[in-house]
Amino acid sequence: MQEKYLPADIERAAQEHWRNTAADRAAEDAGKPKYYCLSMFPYPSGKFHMGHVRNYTIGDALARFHRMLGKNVLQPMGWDAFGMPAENAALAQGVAPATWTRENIAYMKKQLYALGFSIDWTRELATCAPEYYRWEQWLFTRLFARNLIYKKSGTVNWDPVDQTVLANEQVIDGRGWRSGALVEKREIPMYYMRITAYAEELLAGLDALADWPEEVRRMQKNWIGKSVGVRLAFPYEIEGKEEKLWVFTTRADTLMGVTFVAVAAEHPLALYAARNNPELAAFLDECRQGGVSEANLATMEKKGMPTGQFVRHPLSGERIPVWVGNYVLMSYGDGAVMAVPAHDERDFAFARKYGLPIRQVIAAPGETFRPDAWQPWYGEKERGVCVGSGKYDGLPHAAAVDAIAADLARLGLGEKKTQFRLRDWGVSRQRYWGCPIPIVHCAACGDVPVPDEDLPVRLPEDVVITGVGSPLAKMPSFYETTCPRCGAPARRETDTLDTFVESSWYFLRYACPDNDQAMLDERVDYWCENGIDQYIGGIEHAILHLLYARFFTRLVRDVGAGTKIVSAEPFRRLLTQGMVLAPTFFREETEGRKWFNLAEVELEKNEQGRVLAARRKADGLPVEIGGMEKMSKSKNNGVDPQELIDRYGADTARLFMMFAAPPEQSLEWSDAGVEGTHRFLRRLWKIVYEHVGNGQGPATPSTGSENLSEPQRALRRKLHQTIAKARDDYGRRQQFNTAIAAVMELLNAHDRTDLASPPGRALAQEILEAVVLLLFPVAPHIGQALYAELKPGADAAQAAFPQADPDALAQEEIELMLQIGGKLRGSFKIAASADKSAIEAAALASESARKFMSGKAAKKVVVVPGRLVNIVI
RNA sequence: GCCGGGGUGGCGGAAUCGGUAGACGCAGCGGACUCAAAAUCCGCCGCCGCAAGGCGUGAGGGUUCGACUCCCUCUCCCGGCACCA
Repeated sequence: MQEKYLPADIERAAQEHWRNTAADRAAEDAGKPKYYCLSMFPYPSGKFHMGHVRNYTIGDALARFHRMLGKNVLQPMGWDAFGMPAENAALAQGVAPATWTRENIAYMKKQLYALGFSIDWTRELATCAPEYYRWEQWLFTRLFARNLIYKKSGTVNWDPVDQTVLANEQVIDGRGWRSGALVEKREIPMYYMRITAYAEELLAGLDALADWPEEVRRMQKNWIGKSVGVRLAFPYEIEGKEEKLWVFTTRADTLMGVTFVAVAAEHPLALYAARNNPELAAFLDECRQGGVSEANLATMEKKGMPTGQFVRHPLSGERIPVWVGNYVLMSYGDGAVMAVPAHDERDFAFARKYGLPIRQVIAAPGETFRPDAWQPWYGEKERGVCVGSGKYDGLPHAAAVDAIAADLARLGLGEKKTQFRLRDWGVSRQRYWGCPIPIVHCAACGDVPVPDEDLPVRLPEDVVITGVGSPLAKMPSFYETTCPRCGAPARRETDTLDTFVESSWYFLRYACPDNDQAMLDERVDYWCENGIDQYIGGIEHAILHLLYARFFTRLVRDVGAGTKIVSAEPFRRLLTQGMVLAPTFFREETEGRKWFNLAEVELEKNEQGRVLAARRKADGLPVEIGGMEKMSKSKNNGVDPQELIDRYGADTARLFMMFAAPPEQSLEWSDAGVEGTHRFLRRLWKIVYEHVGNGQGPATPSTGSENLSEPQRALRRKLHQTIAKARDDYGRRQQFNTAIAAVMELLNAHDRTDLASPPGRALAQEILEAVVLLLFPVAPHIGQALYAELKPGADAAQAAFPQADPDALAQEEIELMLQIGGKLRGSFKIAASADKSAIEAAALASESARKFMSGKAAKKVVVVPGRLVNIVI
């Protein structure tokens, strides 16, 4: 056996062995329980970052652990290959997006090999391949035919200089990121997926997801946002014609307190009013400025202007002024809201600002309404009853809503309605590097879906990216076509699909990536029965991606795509991993902050090890210490995983990631922590070397505790406790850091125990074999090498996970803590079999009890078996 | 602004169902080995205190024999907010 731990050599050898034995290949096998272990596929941005390494290490540890439990494991990998960065790279470097993407995939694939992940590469897929997106287009046409996809107008960010639609991310302080022009809102036609038709089912399904984090279910529930309210109309006359202004409210009980209504700048009523009102027209223009994101709308200053138009209150007939509000968006609901300043905090602030009336219509017992200062009870549904509302006075919230809704219904001016916050999913993107929407626009036939035999609609790769306008809309060779229905000249749709569409079903396609006859087949039924067993990815996907994926399995179920899809819920168990953070360092310079990487900086510490200051190595001058932040290019605080692997090996990188923090929590990068992890692996290597070395070779492992000394028995008990804990930590708890800590403790105990005798050597053999296998899911390369040294000819990749021996766990005497009046005052030993009264007697008789009770009588004795005794005096 | 999560030694974290707060690791300090250094090994290591003991899980309050854990109020940090992926 090699004396030194040489990670580069053993990792190369282990990876070669796994490749030669096809250890990672997954085939359908009805005889074994399947375990489909899925990590969110990466966007091929160029290189992996630490977040990826963490994600895939968690996935690999789970995949390998469950394989050791005897399951038929599938761990696939692919590439979320469409998206904006490829177009940005094309702009910056002049590379074609397709070339750039393919080169990135080739490089990143090598990195995944180097980390030793047990991935079945025969199932690899990339979403930019026509073989993949063909089926997405196929599904699109089916959904279009069923009216689950439809066309309507949507609001986007428009850069008036670059003549381009901008992503929210590309709007910085209200300006286009490249042109610097003030961004405008613009209404354009888009295709929408009718996710709201599934809102009720998506909401109800959350209850069954017992193995999802509670917070993810809560976030999705709130996102779907079911509320029961009233949709009601304010009638008005326009050019002699009777019209209705519709709004939705969950507070119909406050209807008599409405003092104005606010409409979006694009609302027909606003546009009508602005025709002869230049001041209002200017305000409408102003409202069109700025981005469309909700965070933007919710935090910007609320502004408004009266339109000079009035509507009638649906019940009182009172004249109600119509205002335009910059915070009302045309594409949400009816593009109008009713305002009750007395009982809505935002309406209150708006009314105070513009001197609009505030009319109290709810009163709460013991409270006085003051129109000059908002108090939380004004907005509470539960506490009050109607006042100043005529016949509704005295009614509490629910009864008032019912009574008012009934009266509105009689007048034909409203009805109770269930409403969702969830909106239909706009999937059209005016970009090049995405899946073409399979629609042809014909002057005679309208929007015609591309027939199956003409699919895929291929994305041309010989494209020029200028950053101005949509590239496909400038390529006649792409958009000039004929109508599939009537044969007349027609224009192909030039928008592409949102890349979230590709990532909403890739996990199904892994089961049958080679099928060129159907989107899915019966292999999906095998791998996805009862859902994918484990899904792992960042918490940032808690809402959008995970909701869209849940939506898509239902679409596939309802459309039929070659599979039964036994489960509408795609992911049975979900692990949301935290981010990888690293320290930041910067200097304030005239052109803004300049950021320095951890590697460029030297830290100055005091005697306790606390960091006092930092200076840049290059010039020795001080730099400011920023906070721990998500690793990113902009803060220059990334650590390249490749350097880590080159320096310490993949096992150290993997073990550190898993040991430094539990998977859901954010992980703070530490060079010293990596060093410590590497030290542990070197120590493990040395212990095994010393055990099998000395010319003795491996021993036969012990199988019981009979011949062992008392310390050795205790050590063997610890071994089996550790095995039980590791199983529970990897399986039920998914807390790898504590499993690794327990193994470290076991090795510490091993070092402190005399194992020189033959039974001791047998125990050492038993411990080392177990330790190597317990760590194997996390550090498989060193495990592969050491297991073969401990058991010549054995293959760790084929081994079963160790099982705890109940006999070894048995204990005759245990120690209980003693509290007097809730304070820890000592401990005492007692037979493990002792009952409550025996424990109580022993506690009262103990020396600590005598000392601290100082003659006082026990008022009460609390006995917690196996834990402690508390004597209350 | 709204929704969700978090705050424990010098640092990362542990305490799994309300029952020994600080496991394990890092950093630091002391020592052994060495001509020396690296590596390795041994010991110490929450704060105050000579000690007995007291204090201590973001802040304040509450429930309980007992609270990092449950409840209320506040505060700071992080994720998401529908065109980043």
